[in-house]
Amino acid sequence: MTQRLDTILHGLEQADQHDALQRAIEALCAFYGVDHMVYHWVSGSGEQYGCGTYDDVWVQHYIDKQYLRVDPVISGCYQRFHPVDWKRLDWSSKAARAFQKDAIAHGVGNQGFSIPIRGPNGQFALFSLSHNCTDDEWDAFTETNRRDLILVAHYFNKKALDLEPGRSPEPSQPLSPREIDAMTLLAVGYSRAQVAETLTISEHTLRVYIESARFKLGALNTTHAVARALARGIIVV
Amino acid sequence: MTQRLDTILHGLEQADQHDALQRAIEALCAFYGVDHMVYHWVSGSGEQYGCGTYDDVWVQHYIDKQYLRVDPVISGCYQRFHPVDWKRLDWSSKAARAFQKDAIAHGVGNQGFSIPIRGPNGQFALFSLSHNCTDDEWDAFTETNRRDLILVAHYFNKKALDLEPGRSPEPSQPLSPREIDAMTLLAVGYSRAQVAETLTISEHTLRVYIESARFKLGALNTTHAVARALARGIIVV
DNA sequence: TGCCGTCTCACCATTTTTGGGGAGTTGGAA
DNA sequence: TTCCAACTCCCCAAAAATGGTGAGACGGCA
Repeated sequence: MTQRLDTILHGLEQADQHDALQRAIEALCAFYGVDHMVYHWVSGSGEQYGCGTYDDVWVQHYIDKQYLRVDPVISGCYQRFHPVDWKRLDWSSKAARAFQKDAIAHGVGNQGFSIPIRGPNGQFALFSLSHNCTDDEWDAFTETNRRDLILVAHYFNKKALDLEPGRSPEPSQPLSPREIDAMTLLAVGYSRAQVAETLTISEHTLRVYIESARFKLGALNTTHAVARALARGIIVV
Repeated sequence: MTQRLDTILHGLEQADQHDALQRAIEALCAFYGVDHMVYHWVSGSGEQYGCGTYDDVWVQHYIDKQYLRVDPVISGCYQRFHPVDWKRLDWSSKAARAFQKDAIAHGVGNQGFSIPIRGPNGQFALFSLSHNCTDDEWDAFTETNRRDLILVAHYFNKKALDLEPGRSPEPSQPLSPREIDAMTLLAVGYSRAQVAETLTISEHTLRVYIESARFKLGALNTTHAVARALARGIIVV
């Protein structure tokens, strides 16, 4: 079994096109005997890239309805490091339940398991499995295969990064220490006046930092700059 | 061999204290027969947390000298997703070579291998191995064990996050769809006027959304609200 | 030595955002 | 039915942010 996984991972490493990723995920799906498997890269400005076994209709529906904004799998994984069973996510909001119903109606299984993956420059992706079965069966399956799946997710993301270099945000010029200070304090809610006072510099000086940070980040305004700095992991709140 | 790894990972999952992590890393080091292994969490504000088999003198020296800013392993891994051999990093700067010399003088091996790890909220950590041997020996070793080591790194980081819950964001009231739209558009750089136009609502209405989102997120101003929404995964940019 | 990036400070006018009010509709939940 | 949350709209004045332009000092690097 582990031997087989090695073979699959090795094959994945050889993949040189999007098509190869798609074939690999279909092979994996069959190998593990689950209904669906999907790799979903959530990239900047709500653009998405991925491959998997979901019905095209569902994928398009997901995009059209902007379910990205509602999907508890996305927000739940975004806040987690370790893989998570969909049962353990927060489905309490009305929008989430409506989404869930819609998903099941489109062939997504009642069970699910997702692995968050993060790369440089704030890259974020998910590797998800979905299936129709009982809770006990699903728990047993995920317990057994979790480690292998983490590796699979890692290699899928590696390949996706290799094959789609344009999708990751251009690595921006690094910010200077003062610029990072400024961005960080703005991100925790300080006004410009407070930031200037905290850094014991004049507000005029502070403005220079903010502007230069904005320029380096290619941001249109302060809020945008802070959002980009956060998304790229340049600052941490 | 794989059986042994499972046992070690399982033991790691049971760890409930920093000490247990330290013992686990020592056991792993002995298991793989490498000179050093270290888990190193690099937090945003320059604080550091970790465990490993490096000499305490070297660790303190590293901190005192602020080698964090010079270390090519740090900057190299920060820009990569996949594990990397230290030989493949950029050691060309003068500071980097001085650092390397100092490191070897303090018992760090001539070979090294590091795995970048990223968690929520821009968390970043490294899992590194260091050894004294020839290039060929090291290449063979890393080739053989890379996948296992990725998993080990993952589980170390999971434990570190569990044991140091310093930055798990408190859950807040969910935002309404319109509030999410507003926050998202602000995060991608739109001005209030543009957001209002995009959502085809009056700017006054938009303000109500922003204010209520700010209230729900406990934010002091719009930038803060967007930063929190991003950090909590409520919006994705 | 000269260049470059960082850090520091200043003034102007304009645009944008914010904080304080109030008010009507809809659709789902109790 | 009643209530509440979400959605929509409006006014006014104060506070904050922005855009443009300019300049001196320091340290590292070639």
